[in-house]
Amino acid sequence: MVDQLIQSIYPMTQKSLNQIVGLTRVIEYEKGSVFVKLHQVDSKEYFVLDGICRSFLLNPEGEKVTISFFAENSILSPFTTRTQNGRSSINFEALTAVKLGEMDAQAFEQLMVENLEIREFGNTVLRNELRDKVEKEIGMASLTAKERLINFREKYPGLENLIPHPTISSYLGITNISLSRLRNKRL
Amino acid sequence: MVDQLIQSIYPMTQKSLNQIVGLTRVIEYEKGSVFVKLHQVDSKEYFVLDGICRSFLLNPEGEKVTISFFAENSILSPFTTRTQNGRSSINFEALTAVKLGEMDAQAFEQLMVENLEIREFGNTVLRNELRDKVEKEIGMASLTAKERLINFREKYPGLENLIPHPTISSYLGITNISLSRLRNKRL
DNA sequence: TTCCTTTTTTATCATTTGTTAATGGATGGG
DNA sequence: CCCATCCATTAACAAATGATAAAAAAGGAA
Repeated sequence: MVDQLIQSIYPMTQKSLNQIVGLTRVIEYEKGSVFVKLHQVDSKEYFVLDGICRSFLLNPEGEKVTISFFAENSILSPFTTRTQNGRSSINFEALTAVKLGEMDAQAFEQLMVENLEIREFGNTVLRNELRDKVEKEIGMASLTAKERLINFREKYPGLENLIPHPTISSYLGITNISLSRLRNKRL
Repeated sequence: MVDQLIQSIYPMTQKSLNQIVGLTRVIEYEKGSVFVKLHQVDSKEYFVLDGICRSFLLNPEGEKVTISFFAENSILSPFTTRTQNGRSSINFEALTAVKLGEMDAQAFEQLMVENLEIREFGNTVLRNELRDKVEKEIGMASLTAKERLINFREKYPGLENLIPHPTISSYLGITNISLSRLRNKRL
């Protein structure tokens, strides 16, 4: 499972692949579980093998704001980008029951140092993470809520009927009432 | 100049510092110059030593949308995160006359592989890049335009009176007319 | 300076989005 | 099963933002 996910992101030799797979173990979390918590110690990289996750933070009013979704066969934000002094700077939650691949982040960084293919893989993950953010950024800065909803539907087909709408509306930057209104218009 | 900028981000030994500085050369661009262009070849890392830059992309209407600002003594988005197959996935523009430190990205990556301090420095730059984006992301998703303007003023003091307002309004996700209205209210 | 261009502000009106509240439906725990 | 809670929708009104146009201000070049 992990093999195919990695190969779909950055094809590499079986030898390199085995080095990564050798570090991973599969673990499951139930729906609703927050498996990486803000300000808590975390030291892993995560592959989403099955199910859907999100990252979120609390706004000044204490409401959860969805930052990103992670569908099946994707990789969570790399450790180094979401961790400061070993503590997480964001929350990750299982929106459905999920099956994750876990891997020690330090061991993986060592692989990146030693192995050019793995380094390229890691950099590709980083690039994708940034690309997604810039994509969302330009959408938030220049599209209407209606257009952002259309983009969301294209990017995460079916998700709209799978998870609570406040989870989606906070991602889109609107209230759940506005989302409900948009849903009842022809887009 | 480059020394102090690097030390302010991640303090390191003089020896490591010299390795980085040895790769850099100072170059100047005039106001308005787009020194990294979308889809064009680019292979460098950039330090902003003097002046102000922005990254931008065009929206579907062909208007420039500001993605990020880079003030004096900051580092542009790392090469690996803004480049796909050697081609830039974003534009960078000098908003004022600027003095940049340039450095070959591949040579720097090699330093990261060999030198733990430099690797930590590079990862810190990556983390900061992501942190800024998540910070902006949550703001766009949960703050009013007024609050975003307040945040912008705190983060980039004086910039409001230095660069054209459409540059700022596209960053805030509003029209320049809305920005003008907000400016005439007591915030 | 004066002229010209660009930028910023202001005004008016339409549209979108937010707020509050009420309703009905779904879900999960006891 | 009943109850409490959360979720989704709808309504009515308020507030924020956008679109268009025009006026005022600022900046540059001759």
